This record gives sequence, C-alpha cells and structure tokens, in this order.
Amino acid sequence: MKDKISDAVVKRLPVYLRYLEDLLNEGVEHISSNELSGRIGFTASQIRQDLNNFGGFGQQGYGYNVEGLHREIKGILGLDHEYAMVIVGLGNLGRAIANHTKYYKMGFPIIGMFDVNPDLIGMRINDIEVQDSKNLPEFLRTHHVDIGIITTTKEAAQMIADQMVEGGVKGIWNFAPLDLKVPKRVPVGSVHVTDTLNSLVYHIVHPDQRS
Amino acid sequence: MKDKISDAVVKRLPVYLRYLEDLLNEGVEHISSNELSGRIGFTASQIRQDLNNFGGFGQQGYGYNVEGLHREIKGILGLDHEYAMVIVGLGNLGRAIANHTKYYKMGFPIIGMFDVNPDLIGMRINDIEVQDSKNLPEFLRTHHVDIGIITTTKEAAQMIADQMVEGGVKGIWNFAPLDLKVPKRVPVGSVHVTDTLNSLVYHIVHPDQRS
DNA sequence: TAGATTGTTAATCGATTAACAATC
DNA sequence: TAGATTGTTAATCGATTAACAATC
Repeated sequence: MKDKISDAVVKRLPVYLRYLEDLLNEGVEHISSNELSGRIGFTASQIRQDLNNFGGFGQQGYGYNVEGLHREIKGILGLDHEYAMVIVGLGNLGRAIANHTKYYKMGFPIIGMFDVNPDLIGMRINDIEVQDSKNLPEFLRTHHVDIGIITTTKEAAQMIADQMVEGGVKGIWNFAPLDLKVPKRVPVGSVHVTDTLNSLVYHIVHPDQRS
Repeated sequence: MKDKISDAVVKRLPVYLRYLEDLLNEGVEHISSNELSGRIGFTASQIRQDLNNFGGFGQQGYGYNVEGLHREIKGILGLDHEYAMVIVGLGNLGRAIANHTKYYKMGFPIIGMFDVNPDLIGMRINDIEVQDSKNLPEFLRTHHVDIGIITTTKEAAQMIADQMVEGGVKGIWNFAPLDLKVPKRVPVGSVHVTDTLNSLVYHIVHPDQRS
C-alpha cells in the first residue's frame, strides 16, 4: 500500500463498494475499468489509479473479478470486523438511526443509547433501553465501544464528544451541525445534512454554473 | 462573480454560513480572515480567495463585517427565498426529516408527503397527510414544488426521481444509497449516510494514515 | 499618518487524466 | 499467438497557498 492515501481516494472507496454490490447482485463475474467507468462515472484511469493504491487486484486482458475486488475493498475499509457503537441523542434523527436494523446486520451493533430527555429515558429501541446521558462515562468505562454516534443538539455535542474521547472510543460519527474538536488520534465522520441542502439550493439558483 | 465556481468552493459556503451564525450569536461585529481561519480551520488565504469569487466583501485594515457577510452568503446560496418541498418515503429517516420543524423555519416547508405503505398512508405529520405515492405525479402537476426529497428504498428511488423530474422539481435531495440518473439541468444533493460510516471505519483501522 | 488587512497575482502542490509498455 | 486490459509513469489540470501591492 502507498504511503499516504489521499482523502479523495478514501471517500471513493465506499462508492466502489456500492457499485460492486450491485454487480454481485446482477451476477457479473468480472468487469474492466472501462465498463465500471461507464456505470460509476469516474474515469477508467482514475479507477485503476485508485485501486492500485492498495494492490494489483486486476488482471490484464480480463479486468477485475467482482467478488474478489468486493472482498478486498471491504477489507481495506475495515468492514470485515464488528464495531460496537453507542448513540447519544434520541430525537427524530437519533431514533431513525437507532431503529435502523441495517446497521446491526452490517456489523455495527448499537449497544448503548443515551438521552437527557426524561420522556425518552427508559424507552426501549431495538431491545436496548435508553439511559440517562449522565451514565455515558460509566458505560464507556465498563463496555468495549468502538464508535460513538452523536445525534444531540449542537449545544450538547462537544461535551458528549469529549466524554466519548475520554471514554476511549476509536471514532465518532457526528450528525450535529458543528465541527467537533477532538484529538487527532480520534477520527470524526460528520454528516452535515443541512449543508447538503444548502449547496443543493446554490445549484438550483445558479443554473448557469452546472457542469 | 467569477465565471465558474468550483464545487470545492460551493461546498465550503454552508460552512462559512454556520461559523458566521455562531459569530452573530456571540455578538462579534467584524472578523479578519486570519481570525476566522483560527476558528474554521481553512487558511486565511483560502477564505479570502473563496469570498472574492463573489465580491469584495471585506475592508482593508478592518476585516469582514459579520452581519453583512452572513447576509451576502445567504444570498449567494439562495437562502433568501422559500422552497416548497415534497418528501417520498416516510420510514425512519423520512419521518425524522418530516418531523424536523427546523426546515419549516428555515424556509423549506414540506407541502406533500408520500409513501407506498398502507400503514403510513393517512397518517398526519406536522399537519400534512401522508398520501399514496401513486398520487405524486398528480400532486406535482397541481402544486408548485421546488425540491423533492427521496427517502425511499434504493429500489424505488430512481423511479421516484424520474417522476420528480417529469413533474418539474428544480432539485432533488436524495437520501437513498445510490447515484440517481437525472438530466443535467436538475441538481441532486445526496446524503450518503452509510458511505460516511464506511470512510470513518477506514480511518479507524488505518491510524497511520491520519494527517 | 501608520498599521492592519484585504484583493489579487504568482508559485506551489496535489489530484486527475493520458499514454503506453507490460502481461495475462 | 493476438487482443484486451491492467499497472504505472508522465503530462495536465485545477485547487490551495504564498506573497505583496492596494487601500481602508
């Protein structure tokens, strides 16, 4: 593997994975960078460059084996392990994620749920009881947790992030509309939902700007 | 305004907006590119370059007026109008968005809700009755709709997108895990939630790669 | 006026694309 | 073997950063 993989490449890996899943479902056995380019919209050259950052997965004259490449990319992304998660904030968005059984199936079980709202504490979601957020530090001390999900308000998010870092989570999946301050060793993946709406509106009001 | 604004710049505009809102709330009147750099994490040079794509909003020796710049960026993003939206798919995620009163307050009212599930049809969310998805084309013919929100399954999403395009929406806000095929004139803003989790996991399993 | 800070050009850096020899 | 297609180097393109004259 190359010394340093650019973030642009890392962000494309999940996209490759999605298209390879489609190909698997269609029963396609192998695919050339050129055919894949036609589906995914990246240039064939970029596809070959991207994949070669991690190894020579293709075969000249044949292309890439779909099943093999799918397995390789899952491995590169780290999707061949399980990751225990906790979620803090069970408002509309938090409950949507906590209810989403897909994450359990994907190997991302949510093993703890926390909120400050007394109406929510005690509620059961997917067989997990929502606890008071003040129990979070203790929970992190006594359970192995890989990923902390933050679906709190903007105001509460940084404090929760601090507790998660202190509690030793390996990464934070953030849905609150702010940029969390955490030590460099703890990666944060943020989903800035409203930002995507705002830039969509930009493209709506600037039709001349479209590529 | 410059001929062509790069997508990198457009994606940063909502970020500027968020930080300017914080500054407004703190009562900060003006800020230099250098101070803003300290908060937002972009270089001062990049901030000045970005803003100068749209006009000279600053003043030498003083910096940028927070309120003025905030208003300018809202205008550039097109956030000074209202946008009527419809949402199709009222599963966990769809209901979370439909329930989120924030979008109404921001000027993005949801005026129509659609699902195929008989258990959901007839339900009222924020005073709007969920209709059968088969009514979508007729609804789009008879109402002015700017933005279509897709929170359906991956399988249904493309068909709904086609109906939205046919029905004349100006943009699509997509939460289904696929890349929609639409004419170039219709911008799509996609929120690939699972992709962000996958790239977060990449960073967790590759601690050496962190910048 | 002097100091601060922008607006803007030029330099650098990094990512994407093109090209083609290697090879299945 | 001949044709197809990768792996990889080189060229190009675009985005970021640096520098500084303009100016408030």
